[in-house]
Amino acid sequence: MQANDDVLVAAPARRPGRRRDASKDDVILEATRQLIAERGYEGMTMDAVAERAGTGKATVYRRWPSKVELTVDAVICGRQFILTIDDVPDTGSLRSDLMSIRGAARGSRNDELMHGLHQAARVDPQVAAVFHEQFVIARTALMRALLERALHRGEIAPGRDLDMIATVAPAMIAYQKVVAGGKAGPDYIERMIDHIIVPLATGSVPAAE
Amino acid sequence: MQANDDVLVAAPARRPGRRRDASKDDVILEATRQLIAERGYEGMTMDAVAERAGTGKATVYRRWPSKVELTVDAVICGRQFILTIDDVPDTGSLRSDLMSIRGAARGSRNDELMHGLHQAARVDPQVAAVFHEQFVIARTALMRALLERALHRGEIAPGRDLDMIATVAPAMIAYQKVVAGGKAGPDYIERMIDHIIVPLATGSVPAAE
Amino acid sequence: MQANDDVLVAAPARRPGRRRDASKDDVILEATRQLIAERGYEGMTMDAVAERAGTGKATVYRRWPSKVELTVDAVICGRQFILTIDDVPDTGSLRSDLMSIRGAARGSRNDELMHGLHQAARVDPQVAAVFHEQFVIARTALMRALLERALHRGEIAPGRDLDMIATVAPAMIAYQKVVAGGKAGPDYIERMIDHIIVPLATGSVPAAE
Amino acid sequence: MQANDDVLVAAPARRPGRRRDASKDDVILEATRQLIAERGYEGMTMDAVAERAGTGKATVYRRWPSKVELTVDAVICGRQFILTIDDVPDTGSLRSDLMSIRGAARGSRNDELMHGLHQAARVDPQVAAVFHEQFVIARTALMRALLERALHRGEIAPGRDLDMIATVAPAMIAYQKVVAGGKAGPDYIERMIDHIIVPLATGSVPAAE
DNA sequence: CGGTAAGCGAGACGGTACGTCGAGTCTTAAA
DNA sequence: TTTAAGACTCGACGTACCGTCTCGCTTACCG
Repeated sequence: MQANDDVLVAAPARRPGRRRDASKDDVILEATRQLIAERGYEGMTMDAVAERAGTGKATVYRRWPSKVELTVDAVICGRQFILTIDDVPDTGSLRSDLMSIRGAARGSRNDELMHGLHQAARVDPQVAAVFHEQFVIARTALMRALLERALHRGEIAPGRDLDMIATVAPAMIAYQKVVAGGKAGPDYIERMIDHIIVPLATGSVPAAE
Repeated sequence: MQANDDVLVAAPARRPGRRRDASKDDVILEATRQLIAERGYEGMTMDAVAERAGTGKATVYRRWPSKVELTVDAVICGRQFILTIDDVPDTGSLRSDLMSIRGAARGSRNDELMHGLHQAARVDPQVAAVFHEQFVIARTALMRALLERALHRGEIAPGRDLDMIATVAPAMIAYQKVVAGGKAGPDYIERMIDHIIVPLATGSVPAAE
Repeated sequence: MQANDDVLVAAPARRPGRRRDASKDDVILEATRQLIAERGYEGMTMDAVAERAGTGKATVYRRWPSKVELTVDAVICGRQFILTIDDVPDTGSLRSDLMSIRGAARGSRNDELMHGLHQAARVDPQVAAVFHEQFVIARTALMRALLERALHRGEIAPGRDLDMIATVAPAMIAYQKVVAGGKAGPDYIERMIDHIIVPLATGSVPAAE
Repeated sequence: MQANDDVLVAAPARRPGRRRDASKDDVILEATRQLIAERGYEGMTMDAVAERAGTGKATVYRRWPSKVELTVDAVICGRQFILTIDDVPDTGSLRSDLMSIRGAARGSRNDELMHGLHQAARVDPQVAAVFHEQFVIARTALMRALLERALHRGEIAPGRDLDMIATVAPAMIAYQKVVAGGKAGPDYIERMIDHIIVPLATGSVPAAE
């Protein structure tokens, strides 16, 4: 899916000819993101992408074979970060760990981008695989790791199905953003942490407010 | 959104000319559902709908003003049922109540239809409202009602945020179907009931298997 | 080659559906001729044709399958007339017959159109056939008929190869217009008549000037 | 028009660096001719020329500034010869002089090349000048010279317009090749000589066959 | 005899036209 | 007036080609 995937291990004799201007990739991807955010996936046209990027259409199509593939890379490469367990310092409790990453992966136009990618995933199964890898697996894996850290701290009640619990938060956030109206704000996430995730993991019940 | 909304109360003097063939509605809606299931929302073209339905395009557009609206009705009218609390007999426990509706709203092509509708919802806010009403509110409301019934039975532990819990199951199911790969089978749902929903509501932990 | 070729003898039960707006044909063809005259064949783009004709590109392509075919019809239908022997009154002598048609088939932009058609003929053999029919056969046939009329008058010297002579004038005019610089003016044609065609046919020699 | 025209008078101190590989010129020109013959002018692409010549496109463009200029040189340099009066031995009669050059400037693919050049001439006036010089002036001049030689022999009847007659043969041959279907074979040329050119010049009529 | 400027094959670049196709509207003759 | 059929406008998609530019290499002259 990556554009510059000619890594070709043990092929030091690089092909002749002018090399692709790697900086164009970023310019095109950024133009794509802007246009998706401004006009949505349908409204983002390849001509507009090329024009805003200051390139010809052929340059776009030389790097990405179709609109959906471009969208995929635009969204994936545009993610601020994919958090892993190493990015989240151990704050000493599951709740504060979760609160510390509460704001991750949000942004002004992220939801529209997310939908563009999701739409593309439906069209192309290869794209769907990337989508699944980046957004489903990665996020569930982070949750799972945080839960295991809490387990080692002794926070987790016995008998819990950690795999299942790890999917609850990604599911609820995606549901709010993708299925419901796109309002997974900090308050919602805090409420989810306090009333769903932490109780599920630890067996405790939040104090009445 | 309903097609035949020109009933014009107190207009007994019916208009001249040929009357609409009401049976066309169903034919067109079924053609729409088939095509969405076969080719996805993008691949479902209005020409193809008209051709498969054996009608002209004008007949389609006379009844639905756009592709998205047609998609909405195709999916909504195609649903087997929208369950309400009255449709679910009180089985005496939250778990068995939930298990009794485990198979609802599934079907061979339902996921693709769901996605078609979801896509349409992004394009048209009016459609989004219908979508939200039919798929978000309705399902959450059913969960909420089941939880309240369990509360009256005394199953619910104190201090629970029932509104939040009511959204967990719809969120996880939709996530599996729409975001992940579309595999919300009976086993998954049972596992979700036993390890997530019931523990959240009752504070209990499932017996080790 | 003609656009409206649905003459379909003995098919009185015409198909349903909107009929093609026959007036569009003329509008499109005229736009094509204008653009060829203004910008040449290469400069005449299908987008520009559609825009000037006030139609969509699909309407153009529904009627003509490609740029070359459109060019053919534009030029053929744009010809002022194809003269036949019946159009040329018998003036009593070959020379005055020829002089009476001296100005035929000329016009401000006719040469550029001619070239457009000629170019198209090279690309498509079917087009070449039409071209040959309209511009080679028709013109030679007229010359041949005029020569035979003169033969009946007794103007033609014995032993002449009338078929060969009939091609001389079309060849020389086309040569001047297509191969040389496009200057087959009235003076040139008169000179050709007096020093080439009439001498060839009658065996006479023009009076010294 | 010539490729190596950078002779830069009074610049004997030639530039440093590698010199152009003169052999490339011929390879490129031959590739051009082949492709024009195979696919026509439109179908002959610069990429294909470079590929078949085994060179890069830059090497082509370093030598010829555009497709039309390349075409010109390809056709001009590809001609077997441009005959002048010095190339045609005096055979003692106009007819035998003409018959001796009957086969000149023909060849398997010459017609397509001719059309390529002609097409290019329409696009670029500078090319048109070269075309006119090489194919119109040169050929008419040869005819004119042959006629004058016949005049000195006493073959030419008085009062003839030799300039006009000199254009008849080039016009008829070009017409056959470019406008009509490309069939100016030896038989046709002999017939033209016997029934058109010689009668026009000498006033005689061919013997009936 | 080594530096250097230019030529070389390969191919990416911006731009632009082509021909296809889909959405939604409009028109026809018949029912 | 509705129907089936299908032509209509608009505009995006993806391909191809032209003429330019850039890469890393190779050649041949010139100091």
